[in-house]
Amino acid sequence: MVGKGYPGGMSTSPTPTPAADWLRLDQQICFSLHAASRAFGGLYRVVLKDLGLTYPQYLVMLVLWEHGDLPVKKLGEHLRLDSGTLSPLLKRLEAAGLVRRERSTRDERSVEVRLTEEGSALRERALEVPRRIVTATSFDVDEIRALRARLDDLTTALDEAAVQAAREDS
Amino acid sequence: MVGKGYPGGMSTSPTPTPAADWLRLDQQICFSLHAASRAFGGLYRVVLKDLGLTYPQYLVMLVLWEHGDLPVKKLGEHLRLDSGTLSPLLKRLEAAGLVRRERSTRDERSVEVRLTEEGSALRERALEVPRRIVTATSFDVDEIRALRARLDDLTTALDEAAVQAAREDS
DNA sequence: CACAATTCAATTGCGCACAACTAAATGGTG
DNA sequence: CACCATTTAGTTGTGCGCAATTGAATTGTG
Repeated sequence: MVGKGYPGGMSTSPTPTPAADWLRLDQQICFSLHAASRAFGGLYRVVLKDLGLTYPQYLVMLVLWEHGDLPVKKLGEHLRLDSGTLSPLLKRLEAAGLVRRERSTRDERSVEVRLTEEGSALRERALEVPRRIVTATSFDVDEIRALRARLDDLTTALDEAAVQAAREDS
Repeated sequence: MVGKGYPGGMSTSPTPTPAADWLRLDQQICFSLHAASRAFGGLYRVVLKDLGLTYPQYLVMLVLWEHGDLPVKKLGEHLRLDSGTLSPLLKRLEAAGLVRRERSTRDERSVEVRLTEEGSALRERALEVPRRIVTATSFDVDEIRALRARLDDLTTALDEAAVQAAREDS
């Protein structure tokens, strides 16, 4: 196929892609990703309204429901979030009565995040959420799985590249 | 293949997927998307540091470079952003000397965003950015194009579903 | 044991995303 | 023309994401 390397995909030109073409917005994968991420945010906002959760708060609850009580550090590793994001978020979850935060007695640097009764109970009501989301995507399970795998590959590559680029920067 | 509909993909069980399994974090497409989006953000942060732009600011500049001067409204349509996001962002771009904002004389509700000399000149330095990003993904152009198409499908479906869900909510 | 390096959570500051609202200009209809 | 709905930016408030810093607890090393 001629013009395989061309971003637009419709050209039959055998010439290499001009740098300017790469700048075209509609060819930017980043933009599509950004838009899809925000579209998810919009849908979750609607779906989670009943539960009184934001989307990132829901992700935190998912981790706690799956893994049980965890220190903030572990929670951050699961979610790739640091304390700058998690601390205020957890404070809001605590204010909502869904979790408690307790200094570990074994290691007083660490703070254990524990589900309350109410927080555990919320899981029942959340069981319907993933179904609603999956249905909304109009994708079947295999397609979702394939897309997810590609995205995870992407994330791995990008993380590595960011580290590399930062290293070169110094 | 047995267990085709099972989110984990490895089960040989012929039973339908329990709702609880859908909650498992690592099967949530949303999480992968969220992570990939932030990984992109991290890479762009490094790559754009030289240009003094954030990632959303870069997206705005891309639109202006491609389409020329635009009213805030049109800019928002291209980027799916509203004035609540764009107004302060554009103020920062103006403070950086990259754009000017001028009330339209034809329609005084509208504000035209115009590239300055400096803003237009920045394009030259930005030409290398997409290449660096694409290289970092470790994907070839066809893979990127395919992924982008899937993501755009997703965005379309999600947007529609969000509207639908909001409608049912009332 | 003493001291330096590390770990962990919290805080601060900045920018983005979005809902809700305000204010001004415009357009349409009686 | 007068009135009202609509359009367009801007503002306010809330929450997320991340860099940088702080402070306390722990660990490692001589």
